[in-house]
Amino acid sequence: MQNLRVKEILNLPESGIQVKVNGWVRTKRDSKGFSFLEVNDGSCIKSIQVIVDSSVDGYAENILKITTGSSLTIKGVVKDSPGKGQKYEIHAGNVFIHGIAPQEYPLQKKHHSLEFLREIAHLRPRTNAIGSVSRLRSSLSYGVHQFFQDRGFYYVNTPIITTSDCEGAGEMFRVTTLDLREAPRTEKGDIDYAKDFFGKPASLTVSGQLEGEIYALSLGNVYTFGPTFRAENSNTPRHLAEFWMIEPEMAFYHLKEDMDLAEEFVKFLVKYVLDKNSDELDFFNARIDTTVFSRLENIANTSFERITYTEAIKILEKNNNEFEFPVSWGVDIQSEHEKYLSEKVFNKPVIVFDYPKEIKAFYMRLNDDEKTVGAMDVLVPRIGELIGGSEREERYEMLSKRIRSIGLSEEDYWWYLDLRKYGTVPHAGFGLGFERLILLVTGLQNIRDVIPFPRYPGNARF
RNA sequence: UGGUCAGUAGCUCAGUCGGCAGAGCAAGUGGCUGUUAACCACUGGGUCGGGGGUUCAAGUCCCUCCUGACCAGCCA
Repeated sequence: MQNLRVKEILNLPESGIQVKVNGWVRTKRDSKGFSFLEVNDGSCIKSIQVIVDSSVDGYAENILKITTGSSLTIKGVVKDSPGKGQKYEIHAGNVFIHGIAPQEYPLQKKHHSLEFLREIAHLRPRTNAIGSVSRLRSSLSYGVHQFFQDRGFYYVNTPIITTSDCEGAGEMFRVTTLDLREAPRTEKGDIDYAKDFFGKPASLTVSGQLEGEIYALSLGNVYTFGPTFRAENSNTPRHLAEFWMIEPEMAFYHLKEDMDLAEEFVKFLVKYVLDKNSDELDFFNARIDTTVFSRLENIANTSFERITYTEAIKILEKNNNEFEFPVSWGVDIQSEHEKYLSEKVFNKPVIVFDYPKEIKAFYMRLNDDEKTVGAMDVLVPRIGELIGGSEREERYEMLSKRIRSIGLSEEDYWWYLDLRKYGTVPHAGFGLGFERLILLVTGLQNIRDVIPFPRYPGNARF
């Protein structure tokens, strides 16, 4: 007898074989003389209907006591189902109960709010919504590796713990083994980090980019895909304190090629899920957001708009009366403007590039106008910023001047400057927020629903 | 962190002008020979987020704290 997953049973070419299937009961319906069990094993969104006749061993004592959430192993024969909405069903010969779920089991056979499910993150992957997100997330992870591996990129594991104090991408979580109540002090009274585990202040990484550059300038094209930490007090449906970021870094790439790769990457991943995860997308399109398919088809099949920051500001200035915060050249583009550009003006992804140097990071390459840098953001409808990237400043003197001018210390960046000192080359890269991509693909509204265990201010449960 | 809105049964919610605490689903019991968010009948289930105040009387009005959602900022 074959031990099959529900997904495999539903894909069988024909009925008639004996199978063993394991799973959890979604719902049970009793009739006179038999029961219907809806069993889901997480292998796919669909459940399999199991018919248990009262002649099965232990029917009255055990089967009738099965509740929603109970875990079972069923042995039976696959038959064509006369019922609606399913190809096959299983006529049970034997049902083994691993565990009954008592009446307080919180998942009922009804709609639950996503807010409620966040309170029970240990049980929520058993639901259609979170189960589908989980399968889709796994699939997309594989797609990310496939995209880069197929193109000769090497996967680099950049450090989680870093002593680069000012990577310039936000507040950092401190990593220490010092006793916070009795931390050693220097003569001046400051905390003496020389006595800490790493001998200097250490934090969780806010980006693998700087280390990614090291490997790009050795291996050519590389990418990272790992957890990233920001200690910002952000309370929005688009931010997490711990999230997963994909950061490719390419030697001998200029900004144009960087944008080309970003566009190709997003399109590849969108096509990937359209191809591999149609069951999950069907669910999201039906239950979460009816525009999922049209949006994904649109992204997969149209060229992204590309405009300079200066052009973007011109467009926005014409419509300044529509904004809470009017724009002018030199100000940062805010989320209402991002959405206006990608949703109202172009209705597709937009890449904005060549930003004023004052509002971008120190490592971005200064353009010949000496006012803008080779930065680019990919803005998508509904989400806003999905990708942020740039061509890196590869000229030693320019970079060193820039580091000094914003008050950073060249000594802290000695190895970063060394990359420009010894055989420098033009290079570029970008960062894509993995959870934001999943928001885009699923149509879900809150980033806390697309990561298994969300971390945000005041919350690191489970 | 600031602004807005919300918190009532296990879940989703209603509760009018301040006047007996409600519904659907879930749970329990019984019924039903093919159901599929099964159906029918009955039963149990409440710190109305916490604390304080106004009032003869507060789920309802006032103050305060907590929690959540949304908008904004930080960004991916």
